[in-house]
Amino acid sequence: MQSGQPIGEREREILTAIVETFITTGEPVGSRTLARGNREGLSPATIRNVMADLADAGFLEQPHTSAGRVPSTEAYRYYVEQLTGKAHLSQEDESIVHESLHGISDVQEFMERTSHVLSLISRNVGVAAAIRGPKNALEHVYFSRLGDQKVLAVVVTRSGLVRDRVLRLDLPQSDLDGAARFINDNFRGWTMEAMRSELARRLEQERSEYDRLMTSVEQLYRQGALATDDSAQVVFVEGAANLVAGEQDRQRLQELLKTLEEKQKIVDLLSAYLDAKQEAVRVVIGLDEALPSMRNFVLIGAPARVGGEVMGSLAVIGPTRIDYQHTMNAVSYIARLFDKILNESE
Amino acid sequence: MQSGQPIGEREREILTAIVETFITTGEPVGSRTLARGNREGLSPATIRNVMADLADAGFLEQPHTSAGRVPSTEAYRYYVEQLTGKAHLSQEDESIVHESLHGISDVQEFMERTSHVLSLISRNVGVAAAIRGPKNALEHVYFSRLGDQKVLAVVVTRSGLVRDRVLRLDLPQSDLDGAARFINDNFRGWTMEAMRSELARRLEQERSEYDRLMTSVEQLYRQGALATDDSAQVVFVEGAANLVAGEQDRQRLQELLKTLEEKQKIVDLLSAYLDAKQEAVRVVIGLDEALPSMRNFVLIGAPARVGGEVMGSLAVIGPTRIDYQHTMNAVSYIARLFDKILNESE
DNA sequence: ATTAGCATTCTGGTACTGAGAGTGCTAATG
DNA sequence: CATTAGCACTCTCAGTACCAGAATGCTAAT
Repeated sequence: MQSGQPIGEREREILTAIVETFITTGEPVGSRTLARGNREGLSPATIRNVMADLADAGFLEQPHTSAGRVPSTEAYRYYVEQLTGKAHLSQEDESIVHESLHGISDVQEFMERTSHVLSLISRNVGVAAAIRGPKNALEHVYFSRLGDQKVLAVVVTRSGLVRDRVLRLDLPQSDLDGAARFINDNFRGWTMEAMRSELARRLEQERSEYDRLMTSVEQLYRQGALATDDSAQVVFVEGAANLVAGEQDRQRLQELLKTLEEKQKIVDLLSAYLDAKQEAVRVVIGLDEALPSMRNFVLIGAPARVGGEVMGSLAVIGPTRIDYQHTMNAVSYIARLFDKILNESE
Repeated sequence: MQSGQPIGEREREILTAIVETFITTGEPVGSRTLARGNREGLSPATIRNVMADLADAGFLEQPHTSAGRVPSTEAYRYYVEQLTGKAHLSQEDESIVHESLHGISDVQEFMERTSHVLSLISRNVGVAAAIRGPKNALEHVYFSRLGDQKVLAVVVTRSGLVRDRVLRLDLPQSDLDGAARFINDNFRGWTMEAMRSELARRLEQERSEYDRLMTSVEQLYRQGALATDDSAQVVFVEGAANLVAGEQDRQRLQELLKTLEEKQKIVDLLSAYLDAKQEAVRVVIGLDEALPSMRNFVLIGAPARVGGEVMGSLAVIGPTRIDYQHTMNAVSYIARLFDKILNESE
């Protein structure tokens, strides 16, 4: 067999067994060990043959000549694909989740707790991000003069996300109030994106007939009061400490932790792999394409929705040797819970 | 000499030399190495005698019989105490700091960047926290109806810190506006603490003559719209990855990282050791009294002031084997900068 | 008060060994 | 013809022994 369809029934079963035992033991798995836990009672020799085939097809790798086999990236992909996986979360995990998340009403807090819960029950890195992008719907804005030349700008989106900025700007409170009223009256419910471009258009068009109001609005606009820089995404990453046990190479461990501290990279990762269209949990194997330091790491994530609208993403990041089924269950469970909790009171 | 005053001039010099070479090399330092870099040309034997004395006095420890000596906690304390230390930050470091912090106008952003900068130039863990406690002066509050039963409450303090909460509450916007106006008119400039107790008093007293206004105020109050739970302190911790290189024991490394993720503990640490009264940089050696996982770690921190008022704390957390002078310079430099930057535009 | 000298102690790296696990191949088997 | 037993071979890993190197503490000399 030469890297074509490898999928005989027997091959499938053996590959699955290899992946699973490797996940639990962490050691290269040999034909012997495999033969023991095999219900059809195949001999090690037979298994060796199959393993040789699987290796040819690119599913297995050998650390060195006389060691057992280790699943390749492809093997994990295949394994995850054929995971039927309607299993439920354990009673214990469920209660952990509920304990941590009960009584939460806003997105930000949910995300914060969720990253923690995910890291707890997956024993890996939990990630939760709230989108604060141009697609969010504006609920309202609010400006307040702070000190001599400073203005506080608060933008609230329909989803309950709050973004506040301090701008250097010298306008009296009355002008600020006027500007806020203008924006709220005209643009409540618009997406940030649409609001910005329409505002820009009007400012351009009505330039000739500028009045005091429009001048304040323009100043606020120029100072970025309404910007939607998603560099300021709200993202929580927790459980980095869990990686210490799993990664032997200190050099790599350090790079890994450093990467996890760079929130922007994590946001990019999420937005690269979790798109709005996907329905359920997605497993991305081989993160090194995006982040070199993440070789041998996977992302198990799902979009966080309320109603149909995507409000953010939940994910677990861990080594390829992760408990896929369990983690997928956890992520999907919390994603559903997100919808439920934030829906019930809207 | 038996653990009394150890401070002969020679002892002092040798102890300092030991601490310094241990800090740079990380290895137990022996009499020979010390004799080499010694300007008075003392012989190893002499030094050995002195070292024996210092060991008796509790300043040095011996990993095992025939190894060099390692400074004890006491030794570090002594070393730091006699650090004259008016040295300046290197040109390079200064420019890193300015590049990262220029153009910042609010406390929160300053803290966020500062923790990063501190971790960069100290190559350890940078910590920055903004106090959001009962002593903060209220600038104003602001309530806004969100969804069906939800209210967004925004509290802005004079220092520009913003705290937003989503409450479950069903009041029309007009009532919310009334309540906000009432609070702003009556309590602007009060400390949160004073405001809360006065408000509680009035609510109690005027219970009989409750009107619509006071009812809304009371509801908001009860729902915690004005709470000052400092559990919600703003604290940024960065550079945990830097610890990987320094800590050999994986078990300990993991505990360490876990501790750093528990923001509450970090806040406690800061508030336990950095008090408002202190003027300059403080070095705390022996964090294990507060946090067992922090054995052999030190805190080098300073309060962050604007004018006279304390707005938060800056600190570096690192192993006892840290470059004290350099780190102290960095912390103190940034603390002064904090005052300067946030003062200039108020 | 210092220092030279010396026996002694302990660590850390290198080299070697044997046990154990696994492989691939060939030949036997049902 | 698919499966398996047998076997020679390979590679790792843990244990042991060993030696060089670095420090020490003490005694005696300066």
